[in-house]
Amino acid sequence: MSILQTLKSRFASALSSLSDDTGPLLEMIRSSQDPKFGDFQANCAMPLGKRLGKSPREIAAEIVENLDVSDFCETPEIAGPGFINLRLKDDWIAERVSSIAGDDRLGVTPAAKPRHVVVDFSSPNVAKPMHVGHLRSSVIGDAICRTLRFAGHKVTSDNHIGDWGTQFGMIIYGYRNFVDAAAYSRDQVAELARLYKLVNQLSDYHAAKAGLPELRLQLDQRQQELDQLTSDSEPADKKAKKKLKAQRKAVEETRSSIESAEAKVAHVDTDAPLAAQANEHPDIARLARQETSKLHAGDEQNQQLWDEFLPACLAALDQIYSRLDVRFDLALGESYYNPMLADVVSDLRAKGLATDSDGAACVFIEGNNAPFIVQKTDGAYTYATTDLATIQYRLDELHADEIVYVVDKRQSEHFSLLFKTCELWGFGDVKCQHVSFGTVMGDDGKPFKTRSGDNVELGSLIDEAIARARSVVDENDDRREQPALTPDGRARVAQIVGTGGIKYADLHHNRDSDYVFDWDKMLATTGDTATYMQYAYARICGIFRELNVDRQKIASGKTTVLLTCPEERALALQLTQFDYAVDAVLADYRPNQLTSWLFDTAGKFSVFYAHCSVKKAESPELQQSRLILCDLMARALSTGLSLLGIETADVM
RNA sequence: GCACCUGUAGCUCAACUGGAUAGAGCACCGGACUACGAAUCCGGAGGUUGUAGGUUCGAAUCCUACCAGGUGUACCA
Repeated sequence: MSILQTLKSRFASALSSLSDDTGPLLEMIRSSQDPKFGDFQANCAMPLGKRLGKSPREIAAEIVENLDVSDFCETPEIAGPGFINLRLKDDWIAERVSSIAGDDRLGVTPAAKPRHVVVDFSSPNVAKPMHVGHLRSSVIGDAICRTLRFAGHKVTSDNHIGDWGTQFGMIIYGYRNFVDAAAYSRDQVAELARLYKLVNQLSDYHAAKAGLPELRLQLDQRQQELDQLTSDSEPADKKAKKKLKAQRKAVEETRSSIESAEAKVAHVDTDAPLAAQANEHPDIARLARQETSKLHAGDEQNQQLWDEFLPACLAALDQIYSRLDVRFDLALGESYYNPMLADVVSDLRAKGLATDSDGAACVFIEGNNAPFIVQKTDGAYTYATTDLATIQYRLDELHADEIVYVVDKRQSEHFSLLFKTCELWGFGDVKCQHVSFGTVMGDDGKPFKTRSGDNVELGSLIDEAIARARSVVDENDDRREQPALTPDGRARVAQIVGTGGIKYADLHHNRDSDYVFDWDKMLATTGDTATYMQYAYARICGIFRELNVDRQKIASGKTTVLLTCPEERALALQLTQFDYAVDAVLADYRPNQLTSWLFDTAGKFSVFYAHCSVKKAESPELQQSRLILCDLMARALSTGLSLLGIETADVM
């Protein structure tokens, strides 16, 4: 039983005479924020005071009177308004950490009721290079999978690849009209990506050009309305003020839409060959969409092209995943569900959930203005339809207990509609959760792009991370009297530090936050970074090398830990709480709970390292004890980091 | 217009979902290597948690209003 569970059960009996409903009160037992208040604190006396009409301190005294924790705690102290502070006995911590030192699961007991969780993440579109948004989904999703598995759950990681959407029509159209045969045979994926981008650009060009007159008209109109508002003397009441502000904003918005449309048009117009292509393909957007519907309708030629394009696109994705060490159990793309879509819609219609509106089949959910469109006017299905079919499949075929979607938070409305539709549809017994994450921003506060406005490709991002890591590795190793690494070793460390840095930078933020992408921060080797922990790990390995001790023997032998100073005690106590960190991650799928535990732990180790020499320990017993702590620490780091998909190296 | 989200140190972010004096890391200033690895450690400075009210023993967290910003909003995924 964990420390917290033990405490809770003791408090449950101490509280039973004071309250009928002890559950919420027991939730108020937690580890202390400040070590000077002890190791754990119970805050339940305060709310009880109100309820029982006594002073909270009196209640606290009664609780302490009833409480029997003397076997593992010092005498409880009552502080402030009625906090009960608990300090664990040193020998009890020593015993606890000794037992964890002999446990390869580091004190984490496997889930009592394992669930089958399908984790849906990454979900890139083929032929569109992956970017930092996919990085977040991939890294967070992978960490969730690893942590769930470690906790004893069954996990199916599924990459819901976008291989059936509108972009495929664009590629097909591009291939038919603009393919560069030499480039295509040289690098198929790169050429397809170029074609996608080209068709997209030309479509945008025509759309922007066509929309400009309307936009300019709108601007004039809005400007006039604004002038009218401002001429009506000073805005008298708040409402008028608000209206004025909204109007100003509307004018600004229209103006920036015009600017962006003009930029798109100018970009093509100033590029003669591009402009010529644009002129030759005035109806490109519609024709590209037509290719998509032909594909969906079973057109043989388009299907052939699809079959030809897909393998290379998937291989390109796999290459990235292998560099990131992200694995999927399934990669059923959207195309996989195509045969099921018609049935989904007809079933929804039969159940009266889907109705026609403006020619599209829609599910209307009470309280939401936007409909959930399951079939478009032209008969094509949408990603809503696919998502429904996917849930059905995961329930009927995979027998999932829970489905987790690691997707950008901007899609929260879609998922809210999806889950509600599902419930009405009769698939309410699976727990669906949208694990949302924020946007990666550039230093201008806008979504992270390259200077030319393109998404930053994931492959080049990884390259850059490893290259930067390499220069740090070189610099450090060159500074030594005798380099500790071979060139191959350096490359290996650079790979571990570089990719670890990228992942950690993402994971240590609260996933819901938008965060600013910054190379220097991402690959900083100081502070709250993967490197800090990887370095701590390498230092421990250094101790074992220095003393010529086999770590295997330490872990498998008799593990008796002595706590002789505050630094040892703090580290030992921290190491007994790995299970909380794992629980905290899984409670709401927040990997940053684990990163902060790891950082705290590594920090406590660094203090221990500075104060408590293993090599010069006062006695052989103490040296043995410290070796045990070091080994446990190393395993905590490597295990904890591995749950985040981050590797460690013995030498760096 | 409607809906949702955010506002915390100069910067980037935490805060165990209502607990004690709001914490880290960068950056800044000052210390510690004849070394179990300085990719480290120790110390300093830095805050009216957007503003104003309210709820209560107790508020960054809950409620109300305002201010500032973001996102989504019918056939892209």
